[in-house]
Amino acid sequence: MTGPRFRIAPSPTGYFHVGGARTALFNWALARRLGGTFVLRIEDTDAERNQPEWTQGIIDALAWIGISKDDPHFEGPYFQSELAAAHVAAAQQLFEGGHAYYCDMTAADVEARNKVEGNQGYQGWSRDRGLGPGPGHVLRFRVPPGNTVVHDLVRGDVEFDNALIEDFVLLRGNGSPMFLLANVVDDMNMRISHVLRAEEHLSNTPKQQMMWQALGHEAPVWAHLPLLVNEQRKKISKRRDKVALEQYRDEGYLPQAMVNYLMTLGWTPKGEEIQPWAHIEGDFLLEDVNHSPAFFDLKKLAAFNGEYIRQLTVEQFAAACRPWLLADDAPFPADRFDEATFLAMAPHIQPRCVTLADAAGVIDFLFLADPVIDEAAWTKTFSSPEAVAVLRDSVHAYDGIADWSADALKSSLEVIGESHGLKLGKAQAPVRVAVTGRTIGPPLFEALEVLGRDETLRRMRSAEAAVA
RNA sequence: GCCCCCAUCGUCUAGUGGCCUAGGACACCACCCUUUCAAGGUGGCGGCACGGGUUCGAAUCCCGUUGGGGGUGCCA
Repeated sequence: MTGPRFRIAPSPTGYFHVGGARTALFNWALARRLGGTFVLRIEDTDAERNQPEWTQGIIDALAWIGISKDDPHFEGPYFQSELAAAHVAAAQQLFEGGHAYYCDMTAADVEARNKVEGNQGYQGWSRDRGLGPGPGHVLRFRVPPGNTVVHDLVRGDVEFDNALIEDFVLLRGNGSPMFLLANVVDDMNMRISHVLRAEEHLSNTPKQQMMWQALGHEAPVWAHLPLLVNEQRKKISKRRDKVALEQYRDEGYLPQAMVNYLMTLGWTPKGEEIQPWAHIEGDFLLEDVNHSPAFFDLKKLAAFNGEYIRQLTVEQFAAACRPWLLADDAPFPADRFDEATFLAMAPHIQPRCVTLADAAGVIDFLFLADPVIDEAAWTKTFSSPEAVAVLRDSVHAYDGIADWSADALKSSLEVIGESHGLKLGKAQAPVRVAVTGRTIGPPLFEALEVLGRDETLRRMRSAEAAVA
């Protein structure tokens, strides 16, 4: 695959961050449209943290949002910890070229010296001491005089004064490479042409750009994406916020909804917000990306998800709900679940779901031996004598009804309601509570039809006995 | 402290000097529809942070202020 090369470099932390997912999506849209490559690099210089299951988790999360490792545009995964030799070699090259120097001061030494001299940061103390490598010696980059201009595709040119950038560490005292170096070397060796990442990296970009130049290469195209923030306007983090993509997947969010929503954070498709991926991929332009941080709004995500759920065919919807319907923590035992019954009710529950996980709670009464009674609803509903009378009359009427269909059941109850001066909206309440246990739920008569005569009457009689 | 970024309804955004008495979406409110709850329909509320310029004309350009965020590690 020729063309531009993009990359994402998640760290193996055990979950995939939604912010990382958005960055991945932006990279993916461009890589595919431009006929380029999307490189996945698991980034951690510490091999111990590259747990195989975490890597698989990242690959699964990417696949969920449509970034498949089987796609010809996909390359990787690579493991940064396996590339350490190249990092050290690059550091050596930098040292030999005079772009880096060794220093024997520890962090504590620097701090102590700063205290005495009233300075801040590393002051380039070992720049001209001519030290060589040795135990405890760190390799520092020799920041050249002048300015560094970062050409950023979303923000334009950003200028930094090199004098304000301290000689940063490339190799630790134990000889291991630092992240900033490893990152540059890997991007270079993997011939990455475009680096799209979150804005938090912008401040460190001049350091990386100087390394690219010192190593004799032209820096890649940079593009820093607006941060994703919480209601406090701080960047979303695992500690405070729900950031694991896997969690949204497990809670019944549709990947199409998540993808579409994520893409609208910092960018808007032409026309309507709700757009299929093909359209997004064809339209996405870095130049159109916003500059300001975006609030990750669960409510809007929920709205997108509801919208995408409604777009599903009934069969797709039913199939998509299955895992939650048959889960161990479903509100009814899996062996009582019946596919045909669910399918019959599916059109009615589909517009009532914000997530796929919601479905089980809407139709639980169909698959439970006895409905779960909402005490407050029960008490309130049967506190009225008319309600009790309606229940009694409808038991009688339903017992003898010839045609057990939603329409017939409805007409019958309408007549009973009128005889007690009640409109259908009020008259259906006692039957609903008796059969489903709640005052709210899917359309009642359709549910009764599906539940069947015997079970419906059994529940109604049981309720009648209880309120008598 | 220093450096960098950002600033349009509560939120995500459209807007690139006249089409803006600022458009859409989510949320919220009201009404309609209705078998409860949803969904759907209609309508409403609500914003260019502030102060200076530039210009015939500024949400749009410039400067400053204020506010918010990020970075500044022998973390990634």
